[in-house]
Amino acid sequence: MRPRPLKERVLAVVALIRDRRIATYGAIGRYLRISARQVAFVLARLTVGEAEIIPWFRVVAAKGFVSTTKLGAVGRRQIARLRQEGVLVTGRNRVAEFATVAWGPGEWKPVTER
DNA sequence: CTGTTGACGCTCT
DNA sequence: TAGAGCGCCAACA
Repeated sequence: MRPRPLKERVLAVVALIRDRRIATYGAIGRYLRISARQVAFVLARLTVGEAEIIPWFRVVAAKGFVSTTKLGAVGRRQIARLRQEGVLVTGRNRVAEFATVAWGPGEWKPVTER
């Protein structure tokens, strides 16, 4: 067992999300056996350096809504990054075709098999 | 030690 | 469609 910091484990999983795909806070939380709030809390405290190497923008709320939009600049940055890699975001801040681009169960195939 | 605070999610009105 | 209420639990003052 490796009692690594919660932050470290969350970032490791977020880093697994492939290009043009997204994941929800809840899905990541269930994978790590923590609540969705904890995932959100970690991402909310990312440093500038971490934000550059971690695809935090591929993490959205349940149903595919971009929940950072209420934060103004951060929300616009997330939508911009998503669109840059071809993920369509509608005017209601929702990821189009959410069901098909969402990272689903069984797709977590990290290199760290064990 | 206690209380507050959330990039959330689900259920019930 | 919108809102309220609650669970969640690490981090922080």
